[in-house]
Amino acid sequence: MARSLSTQPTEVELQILRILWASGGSTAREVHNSLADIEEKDTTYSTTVKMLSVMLEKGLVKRDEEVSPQIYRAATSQKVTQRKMLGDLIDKVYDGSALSLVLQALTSRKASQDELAEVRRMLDELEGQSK
Amino acid sequence: MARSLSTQPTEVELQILRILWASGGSTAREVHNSLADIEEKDTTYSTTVKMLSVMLEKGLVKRDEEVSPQIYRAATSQKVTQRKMLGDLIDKVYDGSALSLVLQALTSRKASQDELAEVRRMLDELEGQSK
DNA sequence: TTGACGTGGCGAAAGAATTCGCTACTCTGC
DNA sequence: GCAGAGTAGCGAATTCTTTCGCCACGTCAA
Repeated sequence: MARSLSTQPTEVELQILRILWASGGSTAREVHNSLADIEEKDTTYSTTVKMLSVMLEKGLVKRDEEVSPQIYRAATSQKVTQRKMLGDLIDKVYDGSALSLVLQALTSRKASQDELAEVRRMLDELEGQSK
Repeated sequence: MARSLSTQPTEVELQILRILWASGGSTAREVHNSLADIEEKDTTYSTTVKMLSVMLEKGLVKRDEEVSPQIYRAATSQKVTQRKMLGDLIDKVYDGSALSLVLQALTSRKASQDELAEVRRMLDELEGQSK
């Protein structure tokens, strides 16, 4: 449980989290179906349930025991998880430089005009604030 | 070996890659020392050597057998690896939206004025190109 | 009731990543 | 040549992730 603070979700765990973020909350069966659909994964229902229980132990997902003990929800919002993983990536492979990550993101995936404009808008806002 | 194409380097492998990127090439002993220094890791020299040999199998590192069989080098440049891992992150936790990643990177880590200016410069360039 | 069916769960197996113990090779100075 | 120090490497042990087999519970209809 304490490990969840230090450890990243694994590949499959992340897939499950994405399903839960999208749905807001699902039964084990629903998660399993989504996994089977979206991925070409061909795993057993048992496996999905087990993954969920492991994730429950780790604190990655949770259930409302009172109201709906069979509905699983992501324990942390997508935004928070993104922020954390992004931070880790920056530290681990960009030597802590958010700037170089941003530049690479902008250049490697061809951003649309709209997207560039959006980034520019955000820049304006940031500069305004910090002055 | 084929796995290196599909599989991400693991945590420790990444640390080793970073050391090799920084040094340009090192002996096993040097890698081990760096690992011990930079991280608070307390692993055996044996372990480091083994990691290197596993990474050699996976194709993550390489050696020039002729000239310097004991010097390990990263098989792919830092830039290429960054690009790949960034792409994976975008797909896996940002639902493929590079934009939202960029926005989050800019807001979560307080970027300096200089950095913002740099991003702006890059934007100008990109818009100029694609117009 | 009972007996299929849909659910969730536990414990152990399989697989991958990480660690270590032991051995062997290559120097250097005697 | 030979002891000692420093280096690399293999195979097995450990740990974590992922998978599965089998069981238990609830429910809905005959």
